[in-house]
Amino acid sequence: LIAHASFEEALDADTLLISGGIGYADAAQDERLLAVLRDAAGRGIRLGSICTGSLILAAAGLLGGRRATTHWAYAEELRRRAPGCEVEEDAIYVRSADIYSSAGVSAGMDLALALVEQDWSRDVSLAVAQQLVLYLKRPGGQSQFSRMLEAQRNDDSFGALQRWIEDHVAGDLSIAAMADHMAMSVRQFSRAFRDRVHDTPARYVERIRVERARRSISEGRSPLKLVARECGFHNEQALRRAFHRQMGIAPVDYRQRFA
DNA sequence: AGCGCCTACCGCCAGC
DNA sequence: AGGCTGGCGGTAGGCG
Repeated sequence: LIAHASFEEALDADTLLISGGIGYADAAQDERLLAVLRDAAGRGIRLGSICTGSLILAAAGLLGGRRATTHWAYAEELRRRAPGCEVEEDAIYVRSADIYSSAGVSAGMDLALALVEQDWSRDVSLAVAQQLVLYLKRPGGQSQFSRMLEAQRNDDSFGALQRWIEDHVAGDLSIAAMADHMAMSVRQFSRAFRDRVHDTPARYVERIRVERARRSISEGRSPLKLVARECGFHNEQALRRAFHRQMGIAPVDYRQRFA
């Protein structure tokens, strides 16, 4: 909105997503913008915020009496600036009537996909997520978001296994354990897994675990040792090595960028 | 940084 | 014959 300054056009939209990030504080003082947001809300336009975008909605006085979330590091600030707003800092995204808000940056993608699912269908949402996976995989092959991993799940018995893996990240996910769970021989399991999931069992499990850790690291403040345990790494060192292998950056540095 | 150990992966092959 | 299955063992690479 600020970049294009075509506020009138914005009022024709069905949905307005308010991004946060650098400059959010200035935006929160832009009376013209805030007036547009109030106008939009009055017209029943669906509003959503990403990260610190919630503070802009708060400045427009739209969060009173509602539930909302934001990046965890700004939860306190949101509480101060949005009296009467119930801030749910652990949520990925929150819907309160026609106003949505989401946590840190990647949570915005979850919110967007949820809106697509609501407007269209789960199938369309998953198809979009699948496209994003293909797109985001290319530059460095690093970006992985949980909703997108979900989109990669199969619809056969291996889809159920993938779900099981996600529900048991902290448990024993050795090849032997997974083969056993699928009632298959180790050899046959490895072969079938590769064919259906297009990845080797161990590499896939590590991807899931690192993704879980990534989310926890960027949107929470648990010590790494705890994150490691919750995500199925034997110790902090194992988490660090796997994380660096996949993300090309150390967990602490990653957290720093989001702090 | 390095080293021995262990797991995962996969080609190979025999059996069904 | 040809496909599926599963055990074996060499190799690579991660882990402690």
